[in-house]
Amino acid sequence: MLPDVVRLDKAFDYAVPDAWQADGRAERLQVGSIVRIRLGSRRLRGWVTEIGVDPPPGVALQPLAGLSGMGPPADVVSLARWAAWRWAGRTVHLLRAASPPRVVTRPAAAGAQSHNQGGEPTGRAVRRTDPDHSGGAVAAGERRERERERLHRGAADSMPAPSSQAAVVGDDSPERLDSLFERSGAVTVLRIPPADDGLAVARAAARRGDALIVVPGLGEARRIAGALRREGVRVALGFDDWAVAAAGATVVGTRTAVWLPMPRLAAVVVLDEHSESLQSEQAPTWHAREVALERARKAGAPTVLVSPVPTLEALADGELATLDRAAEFDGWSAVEVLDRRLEDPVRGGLFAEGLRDRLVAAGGRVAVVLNRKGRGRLLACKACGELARTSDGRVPMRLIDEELVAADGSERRPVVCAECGSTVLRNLRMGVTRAREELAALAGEPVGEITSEAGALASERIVIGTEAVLWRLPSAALVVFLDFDQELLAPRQRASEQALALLARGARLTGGRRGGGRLVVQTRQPDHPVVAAAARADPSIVSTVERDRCRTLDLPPYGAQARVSGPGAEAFIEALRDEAGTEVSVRGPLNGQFLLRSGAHQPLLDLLARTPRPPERFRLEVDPLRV
DNA sequence: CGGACAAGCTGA
DNA sequence: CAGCTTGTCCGG
Repeated sequence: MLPDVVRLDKAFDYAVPDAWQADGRAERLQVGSIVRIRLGSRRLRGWVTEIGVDPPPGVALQPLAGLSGMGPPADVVSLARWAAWRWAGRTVHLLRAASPPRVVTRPAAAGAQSHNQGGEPTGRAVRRTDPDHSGGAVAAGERRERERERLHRGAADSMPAPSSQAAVVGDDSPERLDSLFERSGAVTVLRIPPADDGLAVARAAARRGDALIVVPGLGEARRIAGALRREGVRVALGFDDWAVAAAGATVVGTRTAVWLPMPRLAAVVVLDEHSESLQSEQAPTWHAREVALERARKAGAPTVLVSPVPTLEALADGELATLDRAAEFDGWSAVEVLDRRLEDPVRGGLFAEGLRDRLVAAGGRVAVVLNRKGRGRLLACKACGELARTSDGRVPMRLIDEELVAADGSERRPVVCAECGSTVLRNLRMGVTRAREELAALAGEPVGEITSEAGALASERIVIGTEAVLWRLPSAALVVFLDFDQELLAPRQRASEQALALLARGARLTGGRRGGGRLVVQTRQPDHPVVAAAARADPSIVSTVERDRCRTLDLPPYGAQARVSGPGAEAFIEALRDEAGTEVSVRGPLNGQFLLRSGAHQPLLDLLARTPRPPERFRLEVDPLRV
């Protein structure tokens, strides 16, 4: 058995007391069971990892001190072991993640579901603060219809041909979706438009049998669980229903749901597989998509990874399938690009020419996004408006000691605009609060503010905030990205992918073209692939570019990387260096952090596993999302 | 990890 | 040499 002590990380053998045979406890004792033991002078809990082992010679076995209850079943214990290797963490962390929050002595009998049954009926899920839904639904519908007609007449809004081929599923009719789950062990990446909530895919999975349905947020989990339950599906919703899952059910939940017991796993679905909330932010930084895939692989269950903007990881794992072109196009929003280079560069503030008209014409709620938190400041030429960035255009440059220096240190040059040669640059940064005042003046009406901190939902028609507005508002007719260059030039390996995900989120908020939804993107890079991909409703434009880049540079998912930080980082790297060989490269320290890179996961992970850990604490993140 | 125990240092 | 710190080892 493995004691629940992280730093111990060692298994011990115990004897099953004779009395347990008589009272039935021996029968309930299984791999994964949670037991109590004495270790030295301590009383600890732990998990059974093996039964029927030969004790090492010369060791007098202690008896188990107690049986606490059910724990993760054997297949999940082995999954936890795999994940400990895959993310270079301790098995204990993952077994904790897989254990019931309260003692469970037996699986829940059929029908005996816990408190949170039913979920939220869709009718009640609509927030009353949304003016579009607080009554006048007919008027809103008409407004949208008019808007839609206007958009369809617009020449810029005709449907372009797709940029690459994928298997086309066609519509999301039950028959078509069922076909995705027919081959055991098959992995499909299903690209659906942002406005599609994926419920139809979840249904198809549940028709197959007990399905594991992973979603990014609790809200989505409740909604999908509620919908399935109303259709008569036996559903376990998250860890509160651990005992229900153990008896056999379709499991719906956030990332932790991948650790629930599923005795008859028949299908796996990950909705919004691009979402960053599917990865644990604490080490071990396990990713629910990858854990779900491994679990499905071991169980031979078909898997469908669903997203409007599939990640390179997903595309490397499975076959891409799309809905037909019209359906996908319809589920994205109309995108309007306001090119900030065209403005009077001397006067130019936060708002492009013409934004005011869009705000007034929106005919419903407007969400204005201004991402500012923890971002480096961008500089633009005062004369021509060109951004200060490296010669390849990827990395923004900042002013350090009278010199332009790339954010990643890769390039430096004198303070001269690359476009027009001017030597006068302007700072583009402005905070949300001031932006709100200026926006209110521009629009001629009050503007609300939403931040990630809890607070009342703004009641104003126009609302501004960080990207939190995209998560807090229930819907919007128009979403404006005031400073999309902050996203496009973010100093991260996967900035493009994440920027497109943000546009997809905005499109979802508007309900897509078919609901008259619109996005306005203010940028100095109107031809950027991310902008083109959203405008043409064709995410392949970005994934093709990004795939080639990551392949060339050996970045995930085509290579592996790990970040080591904290007080013990140096000692750990020291211990690792001798064995690193040629397959794993070590970079750093940079700001106290080291970056380990390898062309594949195996050499890096095996190296991490066999390197002894120093006593000082350090943080080890395998495949961190933001590098 | 945390306890046990040994070895090393200090002060009277 | 008691009293305390520091290091190493071990648990089943």
